[in-house]
Amino acid sequence: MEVSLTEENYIKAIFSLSKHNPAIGVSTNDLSEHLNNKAGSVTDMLKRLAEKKLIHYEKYKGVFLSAKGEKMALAIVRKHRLWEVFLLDKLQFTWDEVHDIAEQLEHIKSEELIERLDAFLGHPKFDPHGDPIPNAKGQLNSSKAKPLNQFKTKGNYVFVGVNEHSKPFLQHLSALGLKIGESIKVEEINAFDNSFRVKINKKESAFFSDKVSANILVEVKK
Amino acid sequence: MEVSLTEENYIKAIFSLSKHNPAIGVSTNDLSEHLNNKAGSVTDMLKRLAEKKLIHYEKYKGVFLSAKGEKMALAIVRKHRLWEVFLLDKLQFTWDEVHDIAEQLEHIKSEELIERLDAFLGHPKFDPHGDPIPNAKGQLNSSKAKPLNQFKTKGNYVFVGVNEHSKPFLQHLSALGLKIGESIKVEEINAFDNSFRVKINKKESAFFSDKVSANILVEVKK
DNA sequence: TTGTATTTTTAGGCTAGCCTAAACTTTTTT
DNA sequence: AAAAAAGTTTAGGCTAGCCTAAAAATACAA
Repeated sequence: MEVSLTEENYIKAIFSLSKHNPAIGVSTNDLSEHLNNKAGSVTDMLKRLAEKKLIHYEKYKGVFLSAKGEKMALAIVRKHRLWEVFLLDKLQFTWDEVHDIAEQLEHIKSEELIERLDAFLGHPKFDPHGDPIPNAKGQLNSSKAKPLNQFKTKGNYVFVGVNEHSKPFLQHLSALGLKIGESIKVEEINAFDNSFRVKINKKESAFFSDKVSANILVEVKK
Repeated sequence: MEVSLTEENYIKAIFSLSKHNPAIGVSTNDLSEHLNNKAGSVTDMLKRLAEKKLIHYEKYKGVFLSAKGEKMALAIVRKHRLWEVFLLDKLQFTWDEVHDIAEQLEHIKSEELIERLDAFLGHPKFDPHGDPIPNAKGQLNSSKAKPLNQFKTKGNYVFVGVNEHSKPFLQHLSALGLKIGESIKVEEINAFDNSFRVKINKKESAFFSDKVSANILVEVKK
């Protein structure tokens, strides 16, 4: 089935708005505001998307993604986030410059491209915000692990994985003496630059910049 | 000025067709065939492009790119060829898989992106076909240098530069004892895999795979 | 040079995706 | 529960980019 760029943007908007409150459908007005066009235009499009079975739509009742629509949304999110990783990690863009470009790149159509890009980037599990990247089947990482920099409270964490596989980064970690399964105690979070002072395995004190903690996946230690 | 994806494709088509015979304008029929749509649709679009001053168009007389249109065409070609290099060098696509994807990527709008991509790829001067990549100002490499694999005849060449700057490649060259300015004598070209048997500086014999000769820029020795 | 074939343009129509304004539902207020 | 407000849909219109068919211009051949 051929889906236009515009349709993809609607699917993405419905996906992202439906997260605010998954119980109720996304309203026409919210979509109209989010997409910067008028409510009447939204209604037009919702009818077309419903015909394509991408959404469940009932007049005046708001709209939900169908299973098919959800799958499509996740594929778009996957592409968006992978391209973001590419732009930041490989092309040294800064966070604020990246969004508009990724919005364009996410619509490039090629399964093969995105799988190769994923491999090229080292199969990252989270984008540079710490948002999870859906896998090729559209599944979001279900573990409770998140990049360390997503946590805002001191306390004890367990190091369960990395989000970047480059040699320099892995070398940095081993220089710090950090191995999978070890515990990290966050002793201080610097609000200004989001850097972390930590104690690894109750021994050495170390210092993680935001860039480092963005790539260290941890779970809260129970 | 905002140019649509469709308009960009017309500009590109005019650019490429006008090379067959730069003296006469590109005909409506040729464009219609090249773009897979009908002659009447082409006429429509030519009027619009003429209004935007991207082409010189006179009824029944064929069409030429204006300076502005030419600049735009070269920018698109630059993007297309840089993305091709990316897909082949970084994502290990094979030649035949690349075209459709590059056709999409060439329309991504961001100056900054393309300059960073160029730097990331090591400022290649030729794409993997050996077609020259216009620089950021839209100028094509004017020297007579071309990648070695573009030459189909035995004889003497001078090594004037490289088309790829990765460490492994440069190390390979220095292992071969090849330095800028030295001469390369092609003794045999293997038609099957386009590999070259050469003599460097009249001394050692060496063997260049297509991938190596694609990245060695030479001029014919006079 | 005059008739025929080819090429190009014009005219009228269609769809996707947007708009405005009016009509209709639903929700909120009194 | 009726009136007012807010939200949504419908109806009619617009543009970009395509189509077909007919008309006009150009090129070719006798």
